[in-house]
Parts: sequence; structure tokens; C-alpha cells
Amino acid sequence: MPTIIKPVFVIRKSNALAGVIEVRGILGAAVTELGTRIVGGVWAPGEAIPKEADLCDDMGVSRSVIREAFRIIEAKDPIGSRTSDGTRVRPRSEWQLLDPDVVDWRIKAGDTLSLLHDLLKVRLVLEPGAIHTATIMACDQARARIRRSWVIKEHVYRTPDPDYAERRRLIAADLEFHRAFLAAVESDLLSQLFAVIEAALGLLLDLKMSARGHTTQMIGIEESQELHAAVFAEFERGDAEAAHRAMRRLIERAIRDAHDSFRQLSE
Amino acid sequence: MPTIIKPVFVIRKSNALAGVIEVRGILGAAVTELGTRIVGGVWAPGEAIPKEADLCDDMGVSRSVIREAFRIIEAKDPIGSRTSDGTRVRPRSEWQLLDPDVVDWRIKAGDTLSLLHDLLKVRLVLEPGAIHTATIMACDQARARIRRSWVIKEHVYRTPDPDYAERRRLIAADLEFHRAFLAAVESDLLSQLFAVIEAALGLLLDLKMSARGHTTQMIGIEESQELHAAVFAEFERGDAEAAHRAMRRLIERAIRDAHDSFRQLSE
DNA sequence: CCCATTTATCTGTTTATCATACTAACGGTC
DNA sequence: GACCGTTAGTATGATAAACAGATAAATGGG
Repeated sequence: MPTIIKPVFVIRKSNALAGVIEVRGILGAAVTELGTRIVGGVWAPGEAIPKEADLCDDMGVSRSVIREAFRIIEAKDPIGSRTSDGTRVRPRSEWQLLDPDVVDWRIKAGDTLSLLHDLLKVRLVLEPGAIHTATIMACDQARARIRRSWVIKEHVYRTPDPDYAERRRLIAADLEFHRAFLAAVESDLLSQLFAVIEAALGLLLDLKMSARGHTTQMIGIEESQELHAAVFAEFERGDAEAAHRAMRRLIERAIRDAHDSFRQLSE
Repeated sequence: MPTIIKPVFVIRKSNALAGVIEVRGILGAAVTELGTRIVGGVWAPGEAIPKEADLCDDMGVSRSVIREAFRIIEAKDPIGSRTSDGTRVRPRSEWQLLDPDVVDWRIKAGDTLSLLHDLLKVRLVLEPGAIHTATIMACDQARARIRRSWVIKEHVYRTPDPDYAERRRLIAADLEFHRAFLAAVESDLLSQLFAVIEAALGLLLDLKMSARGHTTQMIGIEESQELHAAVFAEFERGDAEAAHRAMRRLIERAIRDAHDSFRQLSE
């Protein structure tokens, strides 16, 4: 059956991962459609995707569009084209899993559980190390940002009646707290990595929450705040080792919470 | 002056970053040429790149090739195209710095110093956290791999007369040791990240070394081995905290060495 | 049954043409 | 002179048709 893509001229506006730059026009629609299908496993690794001409007919676009879409997806390595042999799906291990588009396609395609596990592991490895380094070598400006983020986080936390809007502010304050530590390391690579991680985690949990009408309560919110307080205190004291340990406890706790809510929501 | 690209049919074979998948044909040459120029700062952020038709004339290729090359580069966000406005360089902060191609272009374009600093910071944040996690939760198979890598590293280290070939084996053994810890975390995202980091670091240092006929001595090679031994010992003892501290000492030392040799070689 | 040759197939590349959207210049009105 | 709608110009967006090139499958002779 033909799956003609509609001439939607703004794709990926809402409902997209942060860091994914909007691609307009028919090409954007084709990229999203094909990318999701490919990453979603419609064709097995090693298998050949329908030839360009057939995809043109199916999707109702010209060959140029299909080819340019292929080049965009190929740039992130899920596929590869060879003359006369067609365009084949590459083994998963070769995909650029750190690319926001690939992450976005994985989420859209429903590959959520393994992604969640992986993202949380990255946080567990990354953030304790980041705060260790930040405690030692953060500049005054970065320290000020961290303190500011903590003040805001405390303030939002103490605001009563946490309805939906309040909760979003709570999450935002939490993210800024963690982001501030990452930024203190002054590594563009790390900051970008964390941006992908947090965006993906946010989208994953939001997805599940909105699917259930966000009825689930935040688990261990008081305990979480206490753990954060400990992290901030050790940072202020300048004890990198202790800050590192506190952050690790915090992330471990967050991981348990995330797994719990995810499992609960999946039932 | 026209910069006609030659019909080189295998680009990026040697002299390329690991993880960068070979792009064949004229398109591959165009991507490398344009990517290096753009990332190299030939056009300032916000500035418009020459229009497609002009690039066709300059490089002696058809518009399709230019367009597909743009799509590949745009997929990694250094540029963006808009109807009637042309193709403009995006601000650096939006580039996918974690993408192997972008890293490769940065190296080719000579943007080495800031890249080196950033890569080393990632190692400093990443690896202590990785060994902490690995010490706690590595499976038997992963532990076996780590032990194997250590045995080999020790053996290669004790081999006398470290000529050039021996030295490459030493580096390879060292990499496998670090990679084994990363792999124990069982995170595809982290493993890919480390693959990019190590490939880039290797290329950066190799580049400088071969430029000077690799005459420079490995700095602090005995001390380095001792630090590695400490890391492995704490891992075997199962003391995650101590292993973490040992790894941090090791990386800090490696960073000093890297900076020293880089500075020395740059003179 | 094996190996060389041919044939079919699909991507690689070029060229041409029109659509579309943005910019800026123009010109008229108040 | 300032404001605003129109218009012309320019670059990318998209389609179409055709041929070249490389690989794999089918073919045929030994």
C-alpha cells in the first residue's frame, strides 16, 4: 500500500527532541518518515530497503527527495548505499547513537526501554565525575550560576500545592541545577552530550506521563530534595570527593525512581 | 580561482578518524572539501556560503552533488539552507560536536588545541565514573576482558627495546585496557562516545608525532604503568571508591603528559 | 560442476525546468 | 517625508528524464 507523505511544511515543531533542528518541506517529512521506519526496525540489518524508484512511487515524491533524505540518514549511519546493490540497513552498532535525530527516531519508533536504561547509565557515569571536576575547577561565574540554580530550586520546592504547572517548574529548576554543574566543566562536548541526555529523558518520561494523564505522583520528592541539598553543601564546602559521592547517591536514587515509574506506567 | 575537486574514488581511507564511514565517489570528495572549509571557518557564522550554482562551477560538479553534500553537512548542523536566503553557517554552539565527521573536519582544519582540551576533559569526567560503575556491576565476562587486557598491557610493557612497532602495541594495549572498563558499563552510548574520544586523541597526537618523525619519548612511561597497576589493583579488590580515585590520578597525569608533548611539539 | 561472460538491476551523476519563498527596491498615497 | 502595498530579482526547493558505472544474478560453454 502506498504511504504518501503529506506536504506538511513544518515538521518536528512540537513533539520533537530538543537539539533536533527543524527540517522544513517535503524533504523534512521524508526524512522523519524514513528515519523512523529504518531505526524502528522495519527492515532488518543487512536487508535492502526498497529501491529509490519504488519509494518515489510509494511516497509520491521525486527521486531527488528520496536521495537527499537518504544522504541525511546515511550521515548518521543507519543506512548505506552502494551502486547496484541498493540501500541497506547497517548493523545497529554502527549507528550514531549520540545524534539527536537518531535518539528522536528511536523514541518515535517505540524503542524506549533499552534507551532509558542506557541514558540513565550515562548520567550515572557522567554527573558524579562532572561535579567532582566542577568542585575543583569551577570559575566564579560558574559557581554563581550553580548557587543561583540552587536558590531557585529550593524556592520552587517550598512553593505549596504542586499542581501541573508547578511541577513543570520543579523539573525545570532541577534540570538547571544539573546543567549548571556540567557547564562548570567548560567542555562543549560534555554540555552537548548532557543536552541530548536530558532532552531524551524528559521526552521519554513526559511521553509516558501524558499517556496516563500525568496522574502519577513524583516519587520520593522530599528525599530527592535532601539528596540535592547534600550535593550542593559538599560542593560549597569544596570537598570534591564528598560531592562526588553525594551526586552518585542522588543519581542512583533517581534511576530507581525512573525505573519504578516507567515500569508502573508500562503496566 | 576554481577549486575543482578530483574524481578521487576512495576518500577518507587512511588519514581519517575511526568511526567515520568511508564515502565514495565525487560526493565523498565534495563533502570532505566543503565540510573542512566550513568547519575551518572559511565563512564566519551567519555568513552565506556561495550559492549552489557558483560552487558547481568552482568545483566542477553538478548541482545534485552540491545539494547532497549540503544535506550531509547540514545533518550535522554546521550549516542551514533557506529558500532565497542561501546556505549560511550556523553558530558553532549548534554543531553536532560529538559527530565523528565534525571532529574529523575540525582536525583537518587545524582546530586542534581547543579540541584537545575538550577531549581530555571528557576523559577526566568519564573514565573515573566508568571504573566506579564497572567495579560494582561488571559481569564475569566483562571482568575477564579487563583482566586479559591488563595481562597483555603488562606483557607488552615488559618487552625490551621499545622501537616504533613496539610502541604502537603499547598504545593499543593501553587503549584496550581503558576500553574494557567502558565496555563493562554496558552502555552503547558511552562506548560510542569513548570510541570518538580515543580516535580523535590518537589522531591528534599521532599527527603531531609523525610531523616530527616521532622522535619524542613517551613521557613518564614507568609512572604511567604504576598508576595503571593501582587502578587495576583497586578494581580487583572491589573498592569502587579507591578505583575511582586511582583512575582520576591516572587521567590527570595523562592530561599533563598530553599537554606537555603537545606544547613541546608545537614549538 | 566450474568458470568466464553476459545481462539485468539499482545507485551515481548530469542537465534542464519550474515552483516557492524571501529580500529589497520601487512607487504611490496620505 | 513616512508609510505601505506591489513588484522584480534571487536563491533554494522540487520534479523530470536520461545516461554512466558497479555489482550481482543469470547464462552458457568447457
